[in-house]
Amino acid sequence: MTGPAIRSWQAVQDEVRRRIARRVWKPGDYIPHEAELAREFGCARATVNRALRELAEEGLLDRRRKAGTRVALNPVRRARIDIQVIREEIEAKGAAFRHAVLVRELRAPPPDIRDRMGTGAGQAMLHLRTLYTADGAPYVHEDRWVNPEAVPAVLDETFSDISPNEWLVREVPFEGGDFTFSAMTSTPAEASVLSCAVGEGLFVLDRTTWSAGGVITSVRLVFHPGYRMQTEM
Amino acid sequence: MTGPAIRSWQAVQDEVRRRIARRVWKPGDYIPHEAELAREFGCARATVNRALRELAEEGLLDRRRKAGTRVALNPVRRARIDIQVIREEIEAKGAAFRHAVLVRELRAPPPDIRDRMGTGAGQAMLHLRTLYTADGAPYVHEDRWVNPEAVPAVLDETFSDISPNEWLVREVPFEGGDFTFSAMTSTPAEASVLSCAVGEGLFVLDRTTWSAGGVITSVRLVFHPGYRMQTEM
DNA sequence: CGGAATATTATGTGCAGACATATATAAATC
DNA sequence: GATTTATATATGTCTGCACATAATATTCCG
Repeated sequence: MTGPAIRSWQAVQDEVRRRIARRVWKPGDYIPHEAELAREFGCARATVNRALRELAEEGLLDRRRKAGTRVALNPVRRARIDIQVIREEIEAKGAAFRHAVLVRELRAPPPDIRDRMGTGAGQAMLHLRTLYTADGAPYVHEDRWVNPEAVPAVLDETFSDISPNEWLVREVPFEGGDFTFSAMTSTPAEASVLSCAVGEGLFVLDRTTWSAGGVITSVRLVFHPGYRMQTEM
Repeated sequence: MTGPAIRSWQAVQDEVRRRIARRVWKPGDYIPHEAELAREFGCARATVNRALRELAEEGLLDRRRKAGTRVALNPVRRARIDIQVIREEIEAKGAAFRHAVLVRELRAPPPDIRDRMGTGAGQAMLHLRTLYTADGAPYVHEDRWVNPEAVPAVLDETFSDISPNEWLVREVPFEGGDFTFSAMTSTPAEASVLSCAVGEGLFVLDRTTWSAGGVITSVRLVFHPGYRMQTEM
């Protein structure tokens, strides 16, 4: 290789991607080490490092100290999903957003929610059920439990002007969360809220959010039939 | 701040996270610029840069040249999903993996598949329908179309020893793809393949994969009832 | 006053060198 | 031969510096 120098980390990354795609470096192969690639490309090792590090994060390369870098055997495809505020998601589609709080009560959650939130048996939580609509059509039904110990201000909020979803995102600093995607069969209750047929397949997103102060909220979003969630690329 | 120096990018990141979580820096606020943070933390600007860059990629910060860095107003939560080879997913659960090719035919795909793959009307594709089982129980039903122009070798493969899923991951270098998650209501056909009730909600993953040589494959995975897909954290 | 040219500034990136850390391999010891 | 210890090496990270780039703020000029 005595072509033009490849000096930017982007260019290095592209070149490495190209070599993997064209099978110059095959799955399982060790590729030259950073110093050698830097020499070949005519750039600094730090530049090669940044390019390779990101490819490893993507799952295309396996790297280990001393052992070296090799092309992943079974490249794990890593999909990235951006989950934004529901209002913005709906408005981005050019539809009119509205929300209506259907249930607002303070009581102890059922065992499965307690389990997910890891809270005590007798502990009361604020339970909210909210319907979000796009141009008047049911879009998603939110069933949420909020821990008043972690978020005392939630008890004073009526959620008439701002939705629980947006209020929490704005007001509560959260540090982590986990998501679960699944499908459910619409029960008569869900069907009536989402105005769909009983027995339809619905897309479901469960999320539990916490911060240093403990579990903040656990929420289930049941989307209208036909909802699709796409990866950002 | 005259505490101990924060010299690693991880430590800087943690400190920034902490300040955002504790509302030292509120959503919308501009935070000090890199050089000043570097001075405060007692580290190099490059270290601060790496910490902040990753936080911006996560969606927690908004950064713009000259304008500066500020805490995101509506932090987009970015979920990452690792999609691995089905065999590994099943074996990771300690179950026995098997696959059975139900359909293998060469023909022109229906319009919706043509549309997604962006191929010509008369162009024949290899159509494969495969059932993957875990401990003998139906796990996921795969409906796949493979472009023989991009992958000629696919026509010689019977997929008796290796599944289409794994064969393609191993043999075909792919460069990009997009994923769509959704839910469907099981039809009689799906119900019979997956041995579930008609009208049950099923989790669906659609994926189209391509490389420089064009579209490689388009696949729909319909999972057994109760399947859950979780984010990696 | 309004628009264009210019200066300023924060982030983005590259480089050379240094040291840290994990770890595969070889050597030494029991 | 098995276990422990040493060493070599590739990646991981930090530093201080430089220049590039984008975008805002300012100045200049018609």
